[in-house]
Amino acid sequence: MQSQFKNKMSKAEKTRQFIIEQTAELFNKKGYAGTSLSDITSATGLTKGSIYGNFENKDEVAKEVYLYNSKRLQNSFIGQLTSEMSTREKLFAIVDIYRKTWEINFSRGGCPHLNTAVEADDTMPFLKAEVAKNFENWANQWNRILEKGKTQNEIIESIDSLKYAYQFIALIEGGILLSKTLNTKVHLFNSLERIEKIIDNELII
Amino acid sequence: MQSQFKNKMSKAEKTRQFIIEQTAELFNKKGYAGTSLSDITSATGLTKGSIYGNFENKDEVAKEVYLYNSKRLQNSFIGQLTSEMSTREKLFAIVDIYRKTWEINFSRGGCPHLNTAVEADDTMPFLKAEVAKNFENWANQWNRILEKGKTQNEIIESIDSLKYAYQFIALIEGGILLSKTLNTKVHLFNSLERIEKIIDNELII
DNA sequence: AATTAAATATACCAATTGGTATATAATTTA
DNA sequence: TAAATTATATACCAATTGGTATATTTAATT
Repeated sequence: MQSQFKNKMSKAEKTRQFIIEQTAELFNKKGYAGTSLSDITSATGLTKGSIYGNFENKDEVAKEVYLYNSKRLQNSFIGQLTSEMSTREKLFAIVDIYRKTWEINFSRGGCPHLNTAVEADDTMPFLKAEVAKNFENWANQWNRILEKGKTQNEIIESIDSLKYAYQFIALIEGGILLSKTLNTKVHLFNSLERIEKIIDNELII
Repeated sequence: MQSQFKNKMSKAEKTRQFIIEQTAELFNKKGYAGTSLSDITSATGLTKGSIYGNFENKDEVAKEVYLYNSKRLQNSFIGQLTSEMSTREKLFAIVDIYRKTWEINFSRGGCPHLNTAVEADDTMPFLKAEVAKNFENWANQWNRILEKGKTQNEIIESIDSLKYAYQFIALIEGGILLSKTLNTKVHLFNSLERIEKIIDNELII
């Protein structure tokens, strides 16, 4: 993400990207209400003029930062699933990504979906809508894998894929919440184990 | 909560309580960074002088509001469990409380533990510590019921009660998150169903 | 009822908030 | 390389922030 296509970018595009990258962790940790414009200027070394030359207002920065953060998460999945894998292998690979990325996600302030959803919920409808979209996409990704698994006779036909998808997401987000608050990865890992158990006991033929 | 012992309270104690009650929903919805002192004064009809006469600073209001909100949740459990109930009945009764209280909790801004944990995590250590305590207490409550169930030969001896407790909490908090963000109770209810399934399939003798 | 003590309101404070108009500097384009 | 364009910095703005000293009102005690 950081510097791909940077050569093709105009100065403004680069600066825009730079601002987003430099404030992404800040927003994820301190929240949108908690991150001030002076936080942004001191994190980037730029001035207000430059920020407002590249973004309409603070809300636009917030939105782009959230989109950037959620893209970052998505990117950690790229290349992890190959078409040769069985459905079970795919599902377990996904679960394992959360184990592998815990440390880095933890140090960057935790899951941006969780953080943004909670803060935006009653105060920033435009952001809430973005998170909602991402949760739905996320559920659809689980769903697609399961549905494909059905056609390949690897997943039990009668199960409600989407219902399982949302249970998995709930377990992951709840696990992240507990692990961040109680400062130990065991709760997230505990949730992930549960997901694996469900997969083996209820989904796989 | 609202007016018990109000007669025994001094004027200051009443005002303190009044401020907490009037701003509880506000803080839960807008967050601690998002709720300003003028929000507090206009919600209460009081002046800054009165607020600062009863609280040391905004942080103390925030902390007391969180304690009040979490007490409110606890209160919805009072009287729901009786000693005549079987362990299974107790567990199912708890799960059902989340169904029954969804509407009211939803309209008040969602779960204060979830909201506070997410915001306080990287910014307000004194609040984070309070939430951590509450999560642990919550897990211990599940744990106690399960452990007692073991002694009564209702729960399988070999299971790790606390591990199940944290899975249940993860499912509930994750479900609340999804339901709030996607504006439908089905996700929370979906998580609650999962908890019931786990109870019947893995815990009950 | 008068005095004392406690609670609340008023009026202020410096610092910070998000945001803008304009000047200056740096890139592109011709 | 000069002109046109774009990007960034400076200096400002009114409004709001959390907080305080002091005056005033209200309640408790004698």
